[in-house]
Amino acid sequence: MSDSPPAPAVLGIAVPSPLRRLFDYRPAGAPPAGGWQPGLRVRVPFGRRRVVGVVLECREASDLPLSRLKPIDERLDETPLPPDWLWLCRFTARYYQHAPGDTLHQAMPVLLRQGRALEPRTRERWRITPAGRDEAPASLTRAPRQAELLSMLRQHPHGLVTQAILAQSFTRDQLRALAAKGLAERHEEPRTAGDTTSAARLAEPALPLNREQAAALAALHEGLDAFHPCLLHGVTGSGKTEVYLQLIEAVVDRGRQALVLVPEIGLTPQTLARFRRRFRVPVVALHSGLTDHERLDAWEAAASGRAPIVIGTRSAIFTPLARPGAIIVDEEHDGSFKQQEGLRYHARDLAVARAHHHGVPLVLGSATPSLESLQRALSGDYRHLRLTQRASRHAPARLELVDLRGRPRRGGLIPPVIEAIEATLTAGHQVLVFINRRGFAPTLSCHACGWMAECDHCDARLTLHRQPPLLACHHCDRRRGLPDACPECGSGDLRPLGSGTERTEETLAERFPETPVHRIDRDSTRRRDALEQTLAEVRRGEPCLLVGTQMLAKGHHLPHVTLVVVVNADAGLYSSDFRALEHSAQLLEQVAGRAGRAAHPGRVLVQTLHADDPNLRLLAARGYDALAERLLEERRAAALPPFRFLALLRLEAPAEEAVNDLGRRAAEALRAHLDARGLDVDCLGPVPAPMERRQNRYHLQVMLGADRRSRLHEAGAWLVAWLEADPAARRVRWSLDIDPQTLA
DNA sequence: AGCACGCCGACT
DNA sequence: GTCGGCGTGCTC
Repeated sequence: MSDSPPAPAVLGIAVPSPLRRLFDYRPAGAPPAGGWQPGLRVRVPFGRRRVVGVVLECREASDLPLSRLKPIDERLDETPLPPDWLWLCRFTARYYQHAPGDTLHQAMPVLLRQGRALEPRTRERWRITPAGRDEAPASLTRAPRQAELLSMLRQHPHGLVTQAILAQSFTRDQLRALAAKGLAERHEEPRTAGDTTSAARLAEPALPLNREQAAALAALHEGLDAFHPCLLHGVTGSGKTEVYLQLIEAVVDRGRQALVLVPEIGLTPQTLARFRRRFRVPVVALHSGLTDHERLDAWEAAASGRAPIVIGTRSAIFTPLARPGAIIVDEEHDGSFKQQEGLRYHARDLAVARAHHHGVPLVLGSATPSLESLQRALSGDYRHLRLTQRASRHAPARLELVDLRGRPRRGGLIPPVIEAIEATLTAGHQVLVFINRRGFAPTLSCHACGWMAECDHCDARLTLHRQPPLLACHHCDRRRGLPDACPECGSGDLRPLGSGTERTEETLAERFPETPVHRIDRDSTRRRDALEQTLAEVRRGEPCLLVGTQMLAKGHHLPHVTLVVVVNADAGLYSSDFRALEHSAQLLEQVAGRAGRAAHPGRVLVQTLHADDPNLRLLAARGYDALAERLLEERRAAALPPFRFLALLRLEAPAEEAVNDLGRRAAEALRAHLDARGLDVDCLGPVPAPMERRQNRYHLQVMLGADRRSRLHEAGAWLVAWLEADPAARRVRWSLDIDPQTLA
């Protein structure tokens, strides 16, 4: 027994609370063998309740007199939570100016938050003992079930998992009885046995690489032992995934772990199946369907190093790794990597920080990289690895702009487009119609007086739905029945205005009665596997029409689609959000990537009211990369990201005056502080948020901008401290969004 | 955020 | 007479 180090006088503990500080406690009870250290969980009294906190500091003194400190109730861990995880949480809390306790809490599996022990999870098995094997004891004549259980165990000399035994309607009591008689025994085996030493790790051979893929892989191999950020910039169908798979193979071969982040809708059964087919080692997938126990298992397997490959969505960035070897972010431009409430972190940016901290390669993959990542690749901060060849050898489909002006529309489509659809169906192919609005029509309008259906709780139009018939607000959960007459003028002449997925579906079904029409949007795919079922049907290849929203734009392979129609490309063209055009262009390029993946080249018809728009024309003529370079020049000229750093203070409350007053005072106070300190930070606002009233709450924002991240950080920290100290701020919900992705 | 305390209205 | 509305104050 070695002496443990003397206990510190004070433990600085992060407790689950939005308060941006630690709370000091006195250690109590036996210290762990390794002494008190950051990362140990404790149960502490906090206010009138008991919470699970994490030790972050071990000190000899506190700002409070020691007599005022409460002792901890209980120490929950013998060894600290993983150091890499702790580092990431502390980095995240600092970078996003978020409360440390809340950050740690969110980054932990639910069971750990509740105080559950973190131990290697095992699987309980029962097997027969030599005594049980040799004789059929007379003592069991009065216990027929035990005798049956014994004979079952006899047939399985290596033992059976408890679950399997219980499934045969035996009970734990019967097992315990056999054990007490020395006829059976219990043993444990690890649940996920990752064999990371075997050389034969591939279950399926790697695919041959083309020259570009091989060059990209070679470049990645050069930097396996250092932080080595790369943008894998490859057109749809150029085989990025194969490059990931072969990089992972190299990482696993070296006994290290790979962490793969994918967008929310990217973790499909097919993607997962592809990873699992390729490798013989376990692939741990973190998806929304896991139980709390499974999540803890996965966490433990990753933290212990037994899981060589971990794949998951945004929150998977917080998975601890014992032997990190590489981090991969697929579709790095995807918006779902940014959490849009509470702790507003960006998993891609945390992936960069984490890879840097570990000194491991980082791969950001995309056909349409974010301007942030593209700029870093162009400037040489990231290695720019390009894949330009499609496996199908077809040139990617070109966008053809279709001028909507002065043309009659049916279900949002003009006659020449409908003719193109007809021709494609006649040729035996499939058509995808992409429309960014759910419902039947964006609103209901009175033809007599011009009234439009609006939400009582938001500054938004109500969307007209047909199945079931109602008016719904897409910003809150409000629904209303259809009015018989105009509430303003009493006219009965109410008409749908514009088209959504339902109306386009209806129009196409009328026009092409022989052809199946599948609608794919949030309403039609509410049932769990409805999307997969429809897509399986579509993949059979019979001519059909697909009408859908964004859901259809990403990831799914639709090899028989040779015509893609974009009903309206104008949403992002003249938006107040400076990123809207970038996101629109990414979406259009992704949609275009759906066309002509099989034997036939594809067409993409893009309907627009702004066929002369220079940005749209550039995208159509020369593709995303060309437009992205122009947008980067515009961003540079306008001093916007990635050439400037932004933070957005969002304020929101039911009382308009409270929001306005706090916003004004906060901005004034900040400006005074910036002036006094001579800080080179801009403060704009307060201005109403794009949709001022949402769910009957008023939204206001103040924008901070700086050329240097450290300055922005300093200003943000000061502002947060000011708000925390202001009594009126408690009646307003506020948050500071560092690197906001959208200004809405 | 929780969770208490505290002081004013319509109900068993 | 009490249940309960949410203002305000605190959490080592």
